[in-house]
Amino acid sequence: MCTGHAHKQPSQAKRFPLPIQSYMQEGLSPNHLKKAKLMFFYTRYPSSNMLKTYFSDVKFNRCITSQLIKWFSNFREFYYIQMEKYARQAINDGVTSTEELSITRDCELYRALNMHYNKANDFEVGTRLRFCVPERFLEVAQITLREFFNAIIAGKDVDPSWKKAIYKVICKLDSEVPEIFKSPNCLQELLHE
DNA sequence: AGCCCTCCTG
DNA sequence: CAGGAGGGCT
Repeated sequence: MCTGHAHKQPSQAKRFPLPIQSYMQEGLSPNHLKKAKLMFFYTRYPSSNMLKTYFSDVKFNRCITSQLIKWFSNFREFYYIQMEKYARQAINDGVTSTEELSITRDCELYRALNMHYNKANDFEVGTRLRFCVPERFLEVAQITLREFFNAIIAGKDVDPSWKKAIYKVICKLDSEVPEIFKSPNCLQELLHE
């Protein structure tokens, strides 16, 4: 029913000279996924409403909407898992203060995250890239990491729902997604020069 | 009821 | 990532 790539063609479309809707995608494409991942650098908890304004070339329905929402849910899962893993690793390595925990563009954690969400850049080797992970993302990531670190240090992870408190903090740290992301061609505009 | 979230699976 | 279960909120 809501399978990922059900791109149905209206079959007898040749009789009509391309209605406006022809420009709309029936489903979500691989490029939409790449775009969504880049958007994650700005927003971890986008509302379905705002997603609709940023994917104007998508014909929304209940399935498409929940699929997009689900993507971000999956993004968050990966994000939080990395954070927890890194926090525990730091503790095992003897780190005792959050002051020692910072996210830089060359640290292991950042590389893992960038590899995951910024995959769109990978095959664009020789070209100049305009997109750069926003500084604010590094700040939010650092806050998240320290949040996990402190919670674990305090032994709060014995509570089955200990992460809820962290999620509550992080969901307030979303920033504005740049206007360019509203363009259906933003991927090309962002990756090339 | 309907939407969204997390958690767990494959 | 997609599916589905279970829970919260409106």
